[in-house]
Amino acid sequence: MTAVAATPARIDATDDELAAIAKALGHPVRVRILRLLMDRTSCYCGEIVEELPLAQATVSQHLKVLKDAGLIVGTIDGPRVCYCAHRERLARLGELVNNLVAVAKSPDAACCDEE
Amino acid sequence: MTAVAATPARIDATDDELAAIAKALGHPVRVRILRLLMDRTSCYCGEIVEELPLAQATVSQHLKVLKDAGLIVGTIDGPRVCYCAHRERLARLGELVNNLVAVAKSPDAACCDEE
DNA sequence: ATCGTATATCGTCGATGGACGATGAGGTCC
DNA sequence: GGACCTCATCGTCCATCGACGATATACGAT
Repeated sequence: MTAVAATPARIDATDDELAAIAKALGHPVRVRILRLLMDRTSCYCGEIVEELPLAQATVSQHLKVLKDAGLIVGTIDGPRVCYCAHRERLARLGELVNNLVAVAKSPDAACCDEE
Repeated sequence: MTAVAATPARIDATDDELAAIAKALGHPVRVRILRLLMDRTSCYCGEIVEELPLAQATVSQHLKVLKDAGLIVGTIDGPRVCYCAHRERLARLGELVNNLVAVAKSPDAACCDEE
């Protein structure tokens, strides 16, 4: 019943940021799309649709998720839309992960050891 | 370090692996839990529950997701269970992300430029 | 203006996720 | 044997996701 009284439990904004980016990456199709954009084999939405066994509406939805997470950028190019991976944003994810891995262990709290 | 050379739209197993780990990290509470375990401020399930404004069942569920993704390991210690972060597994995520960022651009497919 | 193309959005549906209380499966102690 | 304590699991509820077809929007071409 005791609420989170004592420590503020470190409401770290980076936790939410990391979770948000990770959530956007948490679907195989979106990883595939991102890799396609990284390879620069495809840019336009229609090209991406052709690469995937999914309907156009579904692909567009995944693109929206990636765009909302800042992982890709869409540029209107005449009748089509060209998508580009936002490499800095993706590198930011690696940065956040590495930061998390690099957390120092408290020497006194070793209640169990990793293998 | 050119990873991929003229391989279009490959069904990469690492895509699924990356997506699976990212999905497990795709919730703020789970990132928080992971950070707690990294800091070694808490190890036992009960301690983690006290740090979070969530019911014990909910925390246990999040722990299961992290465990299924291989990000943490649970060890039975008498009546309690001690959880530890699996640093190698988390580092694997950073590795997969860095690998994704490092994909070389195809010089002929520049349909739009990033800033 | 009309047509065709390219993309986004809407509405719907089934599946999954996240929260909880209640219960169950173990362990420790007397 | 009890009476605890710790944690996992079950069942339920509501919200969100992921997929789709249908439709709307925007644009270039005729």
